Amino acid sequence: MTSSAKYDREAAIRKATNLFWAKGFHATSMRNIQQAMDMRPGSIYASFGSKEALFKLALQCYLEQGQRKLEVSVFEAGSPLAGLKQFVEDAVLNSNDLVPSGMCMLVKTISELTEEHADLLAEARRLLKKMEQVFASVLHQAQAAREIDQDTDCDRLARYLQMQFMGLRAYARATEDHGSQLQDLIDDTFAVMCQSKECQSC
Amino acid sequence: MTSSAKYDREAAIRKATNLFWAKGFHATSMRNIQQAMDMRPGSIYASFGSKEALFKLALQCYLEQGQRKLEVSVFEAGSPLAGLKQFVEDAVLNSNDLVPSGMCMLVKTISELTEEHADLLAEARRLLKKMEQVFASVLHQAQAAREIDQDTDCDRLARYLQMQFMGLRAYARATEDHGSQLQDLIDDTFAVMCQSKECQSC
DNA sequence: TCTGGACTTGAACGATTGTTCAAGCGATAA
DNA sequence: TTATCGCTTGAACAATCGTTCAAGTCCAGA
Repeated sequence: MTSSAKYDREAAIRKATNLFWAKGFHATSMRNIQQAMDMRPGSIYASFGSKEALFKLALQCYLEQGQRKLEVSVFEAGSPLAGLKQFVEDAVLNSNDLVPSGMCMLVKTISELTEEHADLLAEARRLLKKMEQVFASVLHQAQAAREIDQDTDCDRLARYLQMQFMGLRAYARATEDHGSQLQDLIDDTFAVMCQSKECQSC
Repeated sequence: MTSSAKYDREAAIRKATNLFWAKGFHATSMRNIQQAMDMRPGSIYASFGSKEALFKLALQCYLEQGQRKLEVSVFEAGSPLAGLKQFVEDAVLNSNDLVPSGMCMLVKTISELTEEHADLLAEARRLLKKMEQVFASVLHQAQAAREIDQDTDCDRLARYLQMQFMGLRAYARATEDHGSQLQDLIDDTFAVMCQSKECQSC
């Protein structure tokens, strides 16, 4: 059956994604993946080609997950900006518990890999830019809903949010203490965003 | 001779530091290090014990370099805040040229390593906290010099700066484009800092 | 029941990993 | 000159890496 096979394939990719996310590219061995997927090397290489190709699929799978999560947050919150903040809070605050790594898999990737794996590096960069565009789109929604100032440059604000988001998740991993400090930092970030017009001129 | 031997040892550690910084822990093999240090495995293991122990020394070496660089920047700028900004700009803007990695070696480390190398992870976290304290100390200087508001919480501001700094360097690596966007982000960061009292209440 | 083709299996490959250690080296003291 | 000591050397180790492939398994169609 093609459809169930495809389902299995995507389930397998998800397993690989979680492993790669948790351990990174180099520290994840194909044997780890074989175990997680419950597949033998021959099948994996027949299906995916190589470790690099599988990792690239994992990156794409990761982005899709993130995109979907953001969509759900915006929908459930009923407000673009509130949904965005909820999304950030989920990613930053529940970092070391539910989620494989706490850190963003794309940032982990551009942090770990060198030009030796130029295509994977480029793919991670491409997906990060794509996520930034998704942020920009949500911010435009927020602007349409009059949640942020009308003459705010949403693309620039998305860039700012992306940078901030990277910093927040890295900082969360750096300080095991998950007290109120992180929440403060998030609040500061979004406070600046709400009044981004004034802050751009300061 | 003890003194020149010690010098050689520190030079060797610096070589290792740059390699680890550029390639990360896992992707740097002991043979890479042997070549960079121009030492044979026996000598390296006699001097440093293990790859992990050498990496820990590299982390400490990295922090000392950074601390010294910040001191120099503050001294040369003549102003704590201007020196701090210069330090950040140097780290973020000249990222992919002069410097092994562009990214912060400590952030790379907490991003790459798992609990499998718990001691190295803990050491990187410890050193990051130490750097944050150095930031706080410079901010206190800035406060004494009336460069920032008197009732600003410098420890909280240092935390904010640390998080921002992480985000900036990660973002710099994510976008190969080194145009004015990064400079804008840095300007925004320091603009918020100057008026941190107002922004904390917003 | 037999055949053909797609998929799975796991042993095995050569390369590389971190690390060890017997042997060799060069300078100092007797 | 000879004995001794600390340091260096590089071949070699077992383990693991990513990957391959001949052989086996399974089921659809004749």
